[in-house]
Amino acid sequence: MRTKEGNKEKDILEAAIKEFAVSGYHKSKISKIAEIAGIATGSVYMYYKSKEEILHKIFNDIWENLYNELKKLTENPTIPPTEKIDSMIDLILDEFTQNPELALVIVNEQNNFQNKSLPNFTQYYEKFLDLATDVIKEGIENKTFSENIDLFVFRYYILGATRNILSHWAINPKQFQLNKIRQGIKYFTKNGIIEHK
Amino acid sequence: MRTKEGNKEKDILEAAIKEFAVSGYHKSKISKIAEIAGIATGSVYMYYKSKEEILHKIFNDIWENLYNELKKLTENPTIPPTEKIDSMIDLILDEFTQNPELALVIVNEQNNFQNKSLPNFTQYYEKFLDLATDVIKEGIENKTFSENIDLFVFRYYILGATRNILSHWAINPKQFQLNKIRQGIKYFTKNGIIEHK
DNA sequence: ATGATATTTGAATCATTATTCATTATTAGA
DNA sequence: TCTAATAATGAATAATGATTCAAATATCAT
Repeated sequence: MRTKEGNKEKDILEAAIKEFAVSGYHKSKISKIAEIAGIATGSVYMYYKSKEEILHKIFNDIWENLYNELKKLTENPTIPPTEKIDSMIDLILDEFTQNPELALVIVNEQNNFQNKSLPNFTQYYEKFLDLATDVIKEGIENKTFSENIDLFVFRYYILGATRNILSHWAINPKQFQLNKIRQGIKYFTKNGIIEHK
Repeated sequence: MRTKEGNKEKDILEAAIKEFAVSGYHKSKISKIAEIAGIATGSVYMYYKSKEEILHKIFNDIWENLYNELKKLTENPTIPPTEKIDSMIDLILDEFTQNPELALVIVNEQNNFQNKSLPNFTQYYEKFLDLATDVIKEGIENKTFSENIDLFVFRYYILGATRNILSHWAINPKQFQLNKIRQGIKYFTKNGIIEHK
């Protein structure tokens, strides 16, 4: 009996991230992804049912991971909410910045699929947002955060902001200093633009 | 000599916005757009060179308009920067919320095209951001805004945030109160999440 | 009313690509 | 060494849909 050599499932996923980042999901060809992965076109279908399943796996992996990390963090009652928010931003930045191509895929493709595909296409993403929202609630009860915060706005504001910045950074990672971006996002999220004396 | 009846160029554009919003650019068919516009498939090509040109026109129109509006606003030296920021947010919200389908198209498709297409695919978008950045500079010199603000981060933070919120609102406009969103965005932008005493 | 000119039509073309599948290669166990 | 089972291949299939174009239609000027 022949056995699978290497880790083609992973090779395909990494090749797909590269190709999706450069060409966008719809313009990416399975044959090109196979070529990058160093296998035959047909072999892709040994590991994934369809092109869309590959994309789904990419989303799922990253948000499942981020959700689990955030869960560990938020469950710790000794960390104050402000610090949790900082750590949450670090989590996202660490995850994406170690792989700019992945950042591009998430930013460019996710919206299109979370609306139009299966309902659970981005279930971990939503769970991640639920946890983040809980942190804000905790901070409001705490009086650390302003009670003026609208939870719906918050939920999509910070992540939309962060993702958009990352997408511009990812196009040309060397052009911008990541640390300044990191500080900038944290500062903005906490203080906004106004000078508070 | 036969003359053009009605305003098919506009009909096509509006039909395309509807179809792109529902199906996404890549899954939208020219034949369906023509059907919505009430014309024959081939007639689309009397008015637009290609499917991509239609999308380009959608982006260009909206950002050209927003750029011109923002220009009027920012050129007025009597308005303080804080108020300019509020008005800028109003501009964007007004433009997008009177047409949720347009909001969806912009949010879902723009990223993919500003990276991969002709360099001037979104020239007015960039000019719009330049003006917004000038307002921040003015406010920093003014001491109204904090000098900790990183201009690159700002440039993409606020707009990314706003666009992301709008995209979620646009999926189901009736579910959320627009005014709360408006207030929420303004509050966040200026104050962040922390309670400033 | 007629011709000239431009618009409109929609079926046919043509290219593109995701997916399939018959074939070949490989290896574990007997 | 041989067999059975699965992995891997890549050319063929089949569907899709953007774009073209020859024919039909409408309007204006004369």
